Amino acid sequence: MQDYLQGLNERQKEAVLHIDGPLMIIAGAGSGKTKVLTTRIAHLMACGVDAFNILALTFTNKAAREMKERIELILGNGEARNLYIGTFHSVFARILRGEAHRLGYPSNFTIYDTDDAKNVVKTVINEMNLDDKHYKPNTVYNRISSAKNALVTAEEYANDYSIQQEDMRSNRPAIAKIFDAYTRRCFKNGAMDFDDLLIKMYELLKNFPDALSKYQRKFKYILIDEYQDTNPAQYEIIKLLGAMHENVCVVGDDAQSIYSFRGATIENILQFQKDYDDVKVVKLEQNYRSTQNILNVANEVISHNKGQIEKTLFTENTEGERIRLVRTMSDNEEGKFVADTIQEQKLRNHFNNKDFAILYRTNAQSRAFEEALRRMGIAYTIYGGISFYQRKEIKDYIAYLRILVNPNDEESLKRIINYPARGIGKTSIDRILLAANENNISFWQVLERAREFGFKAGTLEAIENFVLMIKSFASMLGHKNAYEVAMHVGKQTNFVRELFNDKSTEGVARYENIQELLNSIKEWVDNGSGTVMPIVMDEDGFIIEDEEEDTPVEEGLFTRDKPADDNAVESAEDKNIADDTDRSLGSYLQQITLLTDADEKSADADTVKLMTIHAAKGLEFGCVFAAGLEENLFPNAMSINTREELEEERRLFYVVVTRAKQKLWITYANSRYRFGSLIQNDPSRFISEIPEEYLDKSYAGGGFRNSSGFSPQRSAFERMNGGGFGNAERQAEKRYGPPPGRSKTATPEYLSPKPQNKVIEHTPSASFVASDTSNLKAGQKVEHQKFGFGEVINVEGSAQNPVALVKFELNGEKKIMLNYAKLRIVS
DNA sequence: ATGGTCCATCTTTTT
DNA sequence: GATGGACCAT
Repeated sequence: MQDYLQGLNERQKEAVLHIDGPLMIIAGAGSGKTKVLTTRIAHLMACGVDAFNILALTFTNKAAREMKERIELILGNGEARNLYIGTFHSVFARILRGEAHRLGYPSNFTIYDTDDAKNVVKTVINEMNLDDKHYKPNTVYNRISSAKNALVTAEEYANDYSIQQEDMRSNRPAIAKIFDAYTRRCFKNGAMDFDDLLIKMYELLKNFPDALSKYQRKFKYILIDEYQDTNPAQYEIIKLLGAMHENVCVVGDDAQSIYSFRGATIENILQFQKDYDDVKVVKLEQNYRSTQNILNVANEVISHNKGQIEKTLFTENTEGERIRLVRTMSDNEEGKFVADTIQEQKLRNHFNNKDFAILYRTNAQSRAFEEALRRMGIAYTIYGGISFYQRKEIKDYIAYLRILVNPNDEESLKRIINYPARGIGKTSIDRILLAANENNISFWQVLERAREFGFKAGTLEAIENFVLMIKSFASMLGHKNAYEVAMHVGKQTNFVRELFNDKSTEGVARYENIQELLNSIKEWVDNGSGTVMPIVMDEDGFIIEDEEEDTPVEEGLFTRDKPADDNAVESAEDKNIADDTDRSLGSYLQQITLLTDADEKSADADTVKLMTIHAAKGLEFGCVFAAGLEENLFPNAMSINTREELEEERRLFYVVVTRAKQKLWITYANSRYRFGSLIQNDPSRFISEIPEEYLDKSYAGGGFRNSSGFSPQRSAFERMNGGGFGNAERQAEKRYGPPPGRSKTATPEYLSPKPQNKVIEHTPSASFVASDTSNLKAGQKVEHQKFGFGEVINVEGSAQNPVALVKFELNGEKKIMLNYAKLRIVS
C-alpha cells in the first residue's frame, strides 16, 4: 500500500515509521539520510499530519529546496508547498519579520551580512578612539560572533570572569565595550546580523509566552537536519519549540561535525538524549554510496579520533579501485594533473563533467584548477567565493533599495551617499556621524534636518537634494512593485549610466550584473502572487507622497541582451518557504542576504564542480579529487594546536573521502604559492594514516624511490634544500609543464603585458628643461624626469587636456597628461 | 573633493 | 594577488 516504503532497509523503515515522540537518527555518510528524512515527512503527511504543522530545518537553502521537491515527488498532491522547510536563518527571518515590533525592530529590518557587520564593528572601534590595528575588526567581530552563537549577551560577556581574563591576556580588554556598542548600533540601524536571527528568535520565544505557545502549537512536528552542526543558540530554540509536543526528530553524524568554528558542538547530540525521557535512537550504518575501498579508508581514518559515537559503516558495494595518491611539484602541476586526468577519464570511462568534483580545504586553492580546466576546455563551476549579491556594484544598488525600506540603515547610507559622487565627501560624512552621535539621532535624521547642523552652503544643498531624491524613491513603495522601484532608482541615480558608459571589460561585466539583478527582481515579483504589499513605514521614516509621473524609459539604458548562459539567477520563488506571499521590496531584500553562492548555481549543469570540503557536505560525486593534502594546509596550520581542532580536521578529511562513489584521488604538492610567494609543505599526516593496502601510489613515487619505499615525510635534505630541481622535478616538468617559478611569468597571449607598477627611477639629464609640448607629435623622442627616455606613440585627449601615450625604454607605456607633466623633447 | 597610486594585510572553513 | 586604506597630486 505505502509504496514509498519500498526500497528502505529495516533501520530506515524504523526511522520513517516512528511518528510521535523524540527521535534521534545517527546517519553515517551515504546511509540514505535525506531519503529517510523526506520519506518520513511524506509518511507523516500520509498519516494525516497537516503540512502546515511540520517544520524542517536545514543548513542550506539548496538542501531545503531539494527536500521539498522530493517530498512532492512522493506525494504528488501539491501539499508539499505548505511545509515549513528552510534554513534556520531564513525560517527565523520570516518569523521575525512578523514579530519584530515586539522586540523593538522595524518589520523591514535590514539583515547585515558578514561584511556589513564588520563595517559596523569598525565604525564603533573608530568612534571609541581605539586603534583598529590592534583591535582588528575581523578578530573582534569573530569574538563577538562566537559569544552570540553561545547566547552570551554583551552584558554577560563583560561580567564573565574567564572571558575577561582571556581578553586581558590578549591585551584587548575593550572588546566587551565594543560588543555592547556594536549591539546598540545595529539596533539603532534597525539591523540584525546573521547571529541575531537566531538570538532574537530565542528572545522572542523566551520573553513572549504567547509567541512561544503560538509557534509551539503551529509546529507539531519538527525535523532537524545536520544536527551535529547546530550551535547552542539553535539548540535552545529547538528545545523551546519542541517542548509542547516533543515530536522532535534530529538527524546527524558526529563523524561529520565540521562547523565548530561557528559555534557548533557535538554536545548537542549527547544532550538530546538527556533532554527527553524516551528518545528513540536509530543508527543507519549501511552505506549505499561508496566502494568498499573508499569506505575502508574512511573508517580507518576516523578511527584515529578519540571521542565518537560507536558505529560501523559497512557496504555491500563492490570492492572498487584503490585510492590513487598523487604527488606533484607545485600547485599549478596539481591543477594540470587533475585536468589531464579528468580528460583522460572522460574518454576512457565515458564520464561526464558533472561526475567530477575537485574538493579542497581553502577557497584560495581553486585558482590553479580553474586555470588548468580552462586551458583544457573543460566546463566547470566554482562554488564558494563571493556570491552574486556580494559584488560591489550589486551591494551598492541594493544599498539604495535598503534605504528606501529602512532609512536608519546607516551602513547602506554611507555606502551610497556619495556614489555616484555628489559632493558629500569624507569630511561631511564625519560631521554627519558626529552630529548623529551627539544628538542621539540616526544618520538619516541628520540628513533630514541638515539645516540645523551648520553645513557649508554647497554641502547643505547636496545633502538636501539627496534627501529629496531618496524620499521621492520611497514614495513609490506604496504603489509600485519592487521591480518598478528598482528600475526607477537605477535610472535616476545615474550610477547605472556610469557603468553603462564604462566600456572596459570589468565595466561591461558590472553593467551586466546590474541587469541580471534587475531581471531577478522582476522574476521574483512575477512569480509571486502579484500583489505588492504596502510598506509599513516607521514614524521617523519617509513622508509618503502622491503619485508622480512615470519617467519615460531612456533609450539604450537597459536594452542589452541578457547573456544566454546565465544560470546565476534561478527562480527566486524556489527559495521561498511555504506560506510566503509577501512580495514587497522589504521581503525581497531580506531573502537575498541569506542566499549563498550555491543557491544561485544549478547543480545539474554538466560541469566539473569545484568547492571547499565544507561546501561539499551532503553531496556525492562519481569521481572525487581531494586536493592539497599537505601539512599546514590540510590539516590547516590554524587548527593543529589542540586535539579538538585536529580531530575536526580529520573529520573534514573523513567527509571528503566519503563524498566519492567510485573513484578517489588524493593529491598534494611539494610547493605552492601563498600570499604570492612560494612555500614548501610536507605531505599531510592524514596520508600516513591510510593503510598502504588501500592505496595506489604509482603517481606518488617520483622522488621517493628509495629503500624504505614510500615515505610521506620528505627527507631532511629535501627540506633543507627547499625542494630544488632534481631529477624527479625534471620528469614532472616534462609531464606537467614548467615549475611555478617559471610558469608564473608566462602571460597569456591575449592579454597585453601588464603595466609595470614599480617605476624604475631615472636620473634626469643635467640639461633637463621642460619643452613646450603643445605641438607634440607621434614618433618624437622625449625625456621624462622620472620615467626616462621614450618615444611618443600618439597624442590623444581633448585640445584642453591632451594626453600623450609614451613608450619609455625603462618603464613601458605610460599616459602622460601634457598640461601637468614636464617632458623634454629630445628629437 | 576627487581620483589615482602605493602599501599592508590577508586566508580556514559559512549562514 | 586582491582588496581596502593612506597618501598625494590635481
